Order: sequence, then structure tokens, then C-alpha cells
Amino acid sequence: MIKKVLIAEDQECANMSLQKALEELGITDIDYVYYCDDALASIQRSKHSNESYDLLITDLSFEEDGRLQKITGGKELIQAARQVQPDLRVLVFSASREAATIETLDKTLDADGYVRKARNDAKELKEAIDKISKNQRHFPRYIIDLVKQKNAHDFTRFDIAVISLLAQGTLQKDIPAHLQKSGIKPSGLSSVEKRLNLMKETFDFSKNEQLVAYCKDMGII
Amino acid sequence: MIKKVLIAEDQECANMSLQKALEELGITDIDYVYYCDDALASIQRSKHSNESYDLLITDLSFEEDGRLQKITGGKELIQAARQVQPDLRVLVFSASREAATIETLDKTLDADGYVRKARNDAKELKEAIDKISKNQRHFPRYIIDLVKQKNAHDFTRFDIAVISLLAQGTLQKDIPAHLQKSGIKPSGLSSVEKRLNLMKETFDFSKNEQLVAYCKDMGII
DNA sequence: AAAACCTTTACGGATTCCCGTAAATAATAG
DNA sequence: CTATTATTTACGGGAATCCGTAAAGGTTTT
Repeated sequence: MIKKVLIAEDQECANMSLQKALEELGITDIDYVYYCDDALASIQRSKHSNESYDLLITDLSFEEDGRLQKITGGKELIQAARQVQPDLRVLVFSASREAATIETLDKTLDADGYVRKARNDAKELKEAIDKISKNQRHFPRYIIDLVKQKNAHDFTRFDIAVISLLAQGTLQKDIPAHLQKSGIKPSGLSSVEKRLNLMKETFDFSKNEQLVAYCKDMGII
Repeated sequence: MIKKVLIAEDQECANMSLQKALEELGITDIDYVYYCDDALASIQRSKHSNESYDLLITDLSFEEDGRLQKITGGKELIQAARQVQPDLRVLVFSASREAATIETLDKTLDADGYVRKARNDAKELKEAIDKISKNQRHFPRYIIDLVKQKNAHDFTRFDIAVISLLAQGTLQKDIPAHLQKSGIKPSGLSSVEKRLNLMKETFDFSKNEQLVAYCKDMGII
């Protein structure tokens, strides 16, 4: 059963809506914060006073402003929170539709649910909270499709490094040196060329510029 | 004075928060829709029954779903709405931070204000509505900086065409043919090369990939 | 209409990239 | 330890690009 909830969401509007949705579910013990660091502090404090939260609802991306923060995003917050309180349920509420991100939340960070800011998000939130309170997980259908679609190509750490370097203006022939400095293997020029070719073939692209544009669109870089 | 408001926002949560913010300002005559087409229909209907809206608050991007829509985004909605009711005030509420987009809203579409979904967006919304009701406009400070920054280089129709072609995988040497087909002048390969060089020099870039990445980030292509 | 100026295009050498093949190295199996 | 396989790297010829210079085509001034 979910009684005590913490909301970590920097958008005031979204934060308000989350509170309202929870109240409509009969959950009244709600704290809300606008920064990740505040969220972690609240979790620590409530744990020490034996009033642990049952659920954390968090956004993924938090805007930077004057206040310098240790934790800058939802993913890091989830990890830090679980270190403090491993049994904490986590529901992510974000606008992101990146398959890679959502897959990480599901598989690696072991979040209990994901609701995307979109049409009917309020209804879906209630549904998700309901399911989580019954020890179920909530990752919507369309994500499975997205993940499949994305898996037309798995962008490895290597791929992303190479494309990022290109997008930063690094000459192709200079990429091996940069890769070595970052300790990424392989680092040979031929490996870079081969991998770029593979990616371009996969997507039926002809030029690196296309690859950069695609990765920008997909939020991969 | 603003009495009657229409909200066009597909995210249920954001829509709810907008309603709440308006109510806190003492505005009670609120309609809300989740689709652009519905918004336009409401505007037409209310105008014909002499109960025109004073203000339209709209998002920019609307999610596609099963319902096929004629108007697919906030920009088109603004244009269509102004055709029906030229004196309609428009406040845009979106997560976009692209300078190009916001500049278009200000200069071309002549929106009355822009509030970004971010920290303190609820407060800013109220401020914006207050200003608009006093016949002022509300475009936040940081946008001016963004626009300035962007205007380090004026991207011409020619520039955008060339960079777009690159991002689509067109070989540089094939670009002249495409430009001619689109009736864009100049179209010589040397002109393309020269212009690319100028742009790269302006931004201190070394490669086309960098230019593509930048234009993607800025929403130029 | 000639001169001066600016824009666009043409050309060519140096560099970089593309791409196929082959060698070298690492990993796995027998 | 050797054989087999897979991965990584090296090499080289051809294509595309970068970049500087010069010619061609327009426009404005006098």
C-alpha cells in the first residue's frame, strides 16, 4: 500500500498536477521538491525518522539554474535513493520517448514504472500508481515497440564516442588518438571506418552528416 | 481584460495545471481541448455565437495518435486561429528552448507571450497572463540572449538548403543539381563550398558534421 | 560605354575520406 | 600447444573534399 509519496519534479506545473493526481487517489501524505539534491535529503531524513517514503515520483531531466546541484538528473537520483533506501518504489514521469533511456530505467535502474508526459498522462499516472501499489510494474506498450525500432542498431559506447567526436569537429583520422585517450577500445582508424560503414549501411545512410543528424534527432548524442 | 480562455494542450497534466493557474487568477470561463482541430472549432463556434475567447493558451507540439488531425502543431493553430479571429491573444506554453522557434513566435506569428515549461512555470504563467491583460507582451529575458547568440550568423535560405541536403546524405558535389531543381541561387559547387567555409569559420568549426549538429541543436534544420 | 566592384563559377593540387584486401593480434576450441 | 575463428589493425588506390587562385558574369558608378 502506498501512503507516503515524494515528488521530485522541477516544472512547477507538472509538480502541481502530480500532487493533484495523488490526492484524487486518496494519497494525502505528499512531499514535493524541485531539485534532486532536496529529494535525496528528504529520503534520508524520512528514513532516519522511521517515516520512509513508499514511492518516489521523479522526472528525468532537471533544469540547471543558479543553485549548484550534486545530483543533476533523475537517473542519478534513482541510484542515490536506492542506496539509501533499497526498497523504495520509483515511478518515472518524463517527456522522454527515447527507447534507450526507458530501457535503462526498466532493465538497469529497475524503476517500477514509467509514465510519459503526453495525452492522458494523468489517467496513466493513476493507473501506474495503482499497479505499483499492487507490486506490479508499469511500462506502457508503445515502449516495447520503440525499443524494437531502436534495436535496428545498438549504439555502443564506441559508436556514440565516434559520432560525438565527429559532431565536435574531430577529423576522422584523428579519432583513434582521442579514443585511446578515453580508454575506448578498439581505437584503430580502420575499426572506426568499419563501424561507421556498418551504421550507415544499417540505416541506409550515405554520409556521416546524416548519422550525426539522426543521432541528434534521437537524442543519442 | 481577460475573461474567457481556451486551453489547447494535449498533456493532461499540463492542461490541468493551466486550468488551476487560471482559476487562481480569478478566471473561471475556461474551455480546454486536447487537439488543435478541436481548438480551432471552439474558436469558430464561440466567435459565431458572439462569445469570442480573449486568450488562447497553446502548446507547440501535439502528439499524434489515432485521431487524424488537420492542424498538427501550435504554430499552425495560431495562424489558423488568427484567420478566424485576428484580435485573439495567444500565449504559448511549451517545453521548447529553441531560439529559432521562439523567434518565429515573436516576430512572425506575433504571439503575445511565451512561457517555457520549467521551474516556476506556474508563477511565470500568471505573470504572463497578467501582462497580456494589460496589452503587454511576455517573452522572457533568456530568449533574447539565445536569439542574439544564434544571430552570430544569419542562416539564409541557401545556407539551410545546403545544410539540410548534407544532413540528408547528399554528396557535396551533387548539391548544385539539387539546388537548381529547387530554384535556389547560387547553385555552383564553389558557392556551396565557399558558403560552408564561411559558416564554419564563423563558428570556429572544422567539419560539416559539426555544422549539422549545431543546426540540429538550434532547431535550424 | 568603360571602369570598378561584387558575385558566381571554374579549375587544380593537397588533403582527407572511402572501401576493399590482407596482415596481425586476440580469443576459442580441439 | 596448435588449429580455427573472430576481431582489430595496416595498407593502398580511387573518390570526394578542402582551399587557394583565377576567370566569367552582373551590377553600379562615373
